[in-house]
Amino acid sequence: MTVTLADVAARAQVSPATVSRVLNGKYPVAASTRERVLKAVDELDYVLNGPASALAAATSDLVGILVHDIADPFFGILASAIQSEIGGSGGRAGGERLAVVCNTGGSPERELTHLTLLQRQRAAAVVLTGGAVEDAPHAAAVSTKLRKLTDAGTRVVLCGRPPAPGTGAIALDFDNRGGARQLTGHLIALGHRRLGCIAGPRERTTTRHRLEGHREALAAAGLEDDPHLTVHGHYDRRSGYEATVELLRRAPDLTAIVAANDTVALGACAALRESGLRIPEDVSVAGFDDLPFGIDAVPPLTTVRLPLAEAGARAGRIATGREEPPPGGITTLRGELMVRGSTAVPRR
Amino acid sequence: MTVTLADVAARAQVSPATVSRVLNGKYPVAASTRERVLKAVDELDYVLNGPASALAAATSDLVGILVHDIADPFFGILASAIQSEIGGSGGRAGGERLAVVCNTGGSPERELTHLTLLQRQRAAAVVLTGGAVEDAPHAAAVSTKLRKLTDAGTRVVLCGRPPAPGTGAIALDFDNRGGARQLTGHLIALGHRRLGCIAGPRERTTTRHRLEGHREALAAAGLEDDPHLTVHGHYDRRSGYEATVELLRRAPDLTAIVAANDTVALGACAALRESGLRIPEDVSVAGFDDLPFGIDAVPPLTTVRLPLAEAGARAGRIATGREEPPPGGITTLRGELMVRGSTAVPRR
DNA sequence: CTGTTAGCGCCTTCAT
DNA sequence: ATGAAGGCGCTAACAG
Repeated sequence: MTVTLADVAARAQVSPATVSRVLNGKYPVAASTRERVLKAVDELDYVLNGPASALAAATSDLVGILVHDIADPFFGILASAIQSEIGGSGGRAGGERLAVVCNTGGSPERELTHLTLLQRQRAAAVVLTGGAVEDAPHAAAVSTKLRKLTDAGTRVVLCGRPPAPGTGAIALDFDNRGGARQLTGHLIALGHRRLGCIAGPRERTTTRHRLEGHREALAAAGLEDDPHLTVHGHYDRRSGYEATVELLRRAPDLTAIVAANDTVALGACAALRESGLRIPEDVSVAGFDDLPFGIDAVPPLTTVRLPLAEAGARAGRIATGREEPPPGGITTLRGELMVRGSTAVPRR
Repeated sequence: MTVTLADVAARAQVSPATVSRVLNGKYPVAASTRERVLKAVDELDYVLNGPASALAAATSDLVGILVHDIADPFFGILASAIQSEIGGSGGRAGGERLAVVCNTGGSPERELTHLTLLQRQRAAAVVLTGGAVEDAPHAAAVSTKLRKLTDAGTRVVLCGRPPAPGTGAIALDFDNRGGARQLTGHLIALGHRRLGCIAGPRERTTTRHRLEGHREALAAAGLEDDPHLTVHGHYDRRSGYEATVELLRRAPDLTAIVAANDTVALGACAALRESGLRIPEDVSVAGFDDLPFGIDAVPPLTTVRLPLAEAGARAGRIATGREEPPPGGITTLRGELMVRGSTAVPRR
């Protein structure tokens, strides 16, 4: 009942192999034959059987994208950019590749599970986004899995995540440390001396790097790094709100807050406003990432712009073999300080 | 070199069939045998070949999700919710299903292309999100394709999109008309008489329904529907900005603006602010959807909350056969008016 | 440029 | 509860 390649071949009066060749391009076929085949395909309303091709060719047109949560614009923008570059020509069967998006919630277990699932699908490539967990056993497990994937011919790209040495994975990392240093440096230059810091979850690379940058800037200015001024939380609005309440309790004299990211910064703004504090007159606030909504905050959010779309696009191209990996398989993308209305000279 | 089912079978001293049965659950296998097989799987580090299973079983573990753009939180939230419900048990091989997210940009051509690609993958289900285009030929083409998919056993769910009669697709639609009516009604109740309306792209169902609701509210209040007060645009911030500039030019006396969605509303707010107008004192602004950032606008955005997460979760469950479709295969999810600071009584 | 021939790795009746 | 055997639909050498 279901139309197969053989049916098309019969109707076009050619061999199945020829039909296959026509459908997959990439092979010399006489124009007249091709037309006949295409006509038969059309008339029969034939649709190639993906699993069968994948089995025979030992590779699929699937590209896995691991994200913490696709509902988060940070990952949405990355995923969108990756996708925009994996379609089009270059592969088999019209070269259309499909993106398999996996929400991992940042959990290494789920990351591993999804990598296995993608391995099972014989994915052509896998892009891992977002910071990694800094737990040795987990990191090792992920590395082992990545190694297996690359060994099996799957291209693995780390996008916005530190390199995984020995895995054969290409890494496009963000310069979180440098960005954070610039940002805190900016606040210090404005005259701030008591800076609250809302950091992300402890065990993540992103958190550590941003925190290190922050501390480097403090150190460079000869400022003490008061541990009471740093609070850890998640990368969400609520964390920003709660951490700010806590920071204000601990240090009512702070004049600025650097948040783990833009979302957290919005939560911080909300808490400040509720405490009757004005932004930036009483307290300056800065975010990180430069997500689209930051510009519509009032005042607009000072932040560090990460080249998300660029990174995603590049990851997509590398994953599909349309762009050469960077030399050494590792490259770092810088952020750009975006000074806007939410930061200003401190009060008094 | 690559380990296969047969290798596992040999090592566990059972037949390939038994290994298959163990791996796919859903079949009586002696506990001792199962354990032996699982042990062999582990020792051999065996990973099932997805394409091969899919070919043999004539169905895959892939679920397609069509979105306009995954970078848009509206779709990100839907996709995230869908995904959260398609994993877990219920299917073959651990029941893990993977989400294939396709950006269509709302273009019917790309929608069709991606549906074909998913058909090629023998996707277990497809969820289409976002409003549909109201172009007869395109609508017919999409319907035909959906029919083919359902005929082939693929579950098709429309999420936030009107029913497609005769296709066998389940529809979970949002009550855009009712939501818009409430929203405009709210503004009229506040005393507004000159309401600007920034509508979405002309040829979309979502746009039409929201516009109809708006007009119904106007009519119910005996207000004239001045065509100059409606401007069409896209569902993005820039459209909101530009449309507002245009509306202010056409009708400097307007006291309220209802936007196509929250993103558009933010663009409108920006334009108003740049024109020196205060929100809501001079002009009230309302959005639609209730995306997370709306609450952080200053003042927070009055809007209509759509049950995105609920709709997505339900779509995911229906797509994976874990929930019964609604009677008649069609249901409408209501929105809820969220009155916040961006709307107030008109000036004077 | 096109046809022929073997599988790719698994599932699934049908027996036992 | 388990084994045996055939085939799912396509691609990839080889020939020619």
